Amino acid sequence: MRDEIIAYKRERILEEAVSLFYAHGFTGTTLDDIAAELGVTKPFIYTHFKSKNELLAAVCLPTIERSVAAIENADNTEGTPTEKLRLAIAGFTRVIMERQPAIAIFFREEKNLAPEALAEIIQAQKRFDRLLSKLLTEGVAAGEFDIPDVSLAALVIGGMISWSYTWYRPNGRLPVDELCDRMAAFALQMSGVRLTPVSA
Amino acid sequence: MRDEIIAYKRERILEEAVSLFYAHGFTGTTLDDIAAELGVTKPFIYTHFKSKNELLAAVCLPTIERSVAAIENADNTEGTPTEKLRLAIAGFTRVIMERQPAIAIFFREEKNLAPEALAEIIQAQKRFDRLLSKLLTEGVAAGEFDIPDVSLAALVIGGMISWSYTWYRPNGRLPVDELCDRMAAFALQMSGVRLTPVSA
DNA sequence: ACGCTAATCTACCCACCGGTAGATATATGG
DNA sequence: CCATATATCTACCGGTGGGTAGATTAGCGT
Repeated sequence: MRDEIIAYKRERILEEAVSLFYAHGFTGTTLDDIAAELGVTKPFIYTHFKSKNELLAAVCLPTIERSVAAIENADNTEGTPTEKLRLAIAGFTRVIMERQPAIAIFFREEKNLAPEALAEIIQAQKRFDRLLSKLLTEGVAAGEFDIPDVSLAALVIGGMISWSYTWYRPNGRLPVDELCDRMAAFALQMSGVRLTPVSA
Repeated sequence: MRDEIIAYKRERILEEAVSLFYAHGFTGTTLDDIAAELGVTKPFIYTHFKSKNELLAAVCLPTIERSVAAIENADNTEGTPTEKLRLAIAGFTRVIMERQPAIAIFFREEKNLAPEALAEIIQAQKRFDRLLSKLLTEGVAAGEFDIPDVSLAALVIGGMISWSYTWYRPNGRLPVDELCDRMAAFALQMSGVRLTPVSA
């Protein structure tokens, strides 16, 4: 139970950190700002995090992990490459939208990460790209996709989804579910999916 | 002639600023760092720029202007919507690749811009989106494109190209010309271009 | 060569902020 | 109700770095 309280405090610190880093940038936010927002003082934060940098890493790492996991989960389902790609992109889009502020921080504040944290993130990004490329390659092999340059296509598809952190607004025109579907449809279109894949 | 020398010095400061901001981030770069790289001292920079923030704005603004100009130029040509879109995307891709470091700074350091500079940039981004949407709308009207949601498609296409600042490397596998062509092809594919547009 | 002007440097200030030591309050257990 | 441990705060330090005032040098016209 004590552990749960500690975990909760950690979570609250992270929440405010995300909100302030998102609004004012990492260097534009002081630990006093975060503490004030929580109604505590700076040393409180230091009982949960070793440094401001560790706080940043704790914001970024789980989020990139979730992104990779979205692709992995899709890859682990049974289904045609088309279905897997659809799931992968819809899932990834959902992560971006649900974690938009953390994703934005992660892409903007790369230069403020400690080298070890950055190295971990780069590893995760590589896994992401390899997985996506693999999905595309399988679709080409199955005759479902028409992609001349798979690794370039993976960058383009990954990018067009990642980019949505810049324009997505929680109360925008379209609900998240709809956006996930549409982004997946764009990705399939990019991959030259024959609309009637296996049969026909 | 004096003016040319002054302009040249300004240019050199900007060059080093871009290079260092790109490598270490805006707040991770000191004016002393920039001065040292130029073989001068900090007050030298202050004879050409009012503040560190103005330096950042001077890095970002011309670059976003170029991006918008690439789309505008394409729009001002005579040609089918398909041809205009191809030109627009190829031109925009070229700007991103030629100015990659400045583009990266611009996307990362938004929070460090002075409000006035930010406002100007946001205006430019709106022009960009409107122009791209207009091109897409014209293509749909002409029966050349098949796009259910033009404004979402504009965001996706703009994003997949913008994103290339994250992965483009000057000495990468493909030359810039080739990349521009391929990115344009991706954008046309996204737009559901019938490969034999007007005739046939 | 001399004096004037403009460019550049030396040396400094001071606000800000990440980080910490030691005091204080709060909770737990006997 | 006291003793102990734990959590949190008050108060501070010191490095850093944007920005500047005044000295210095270099260029240039005459």
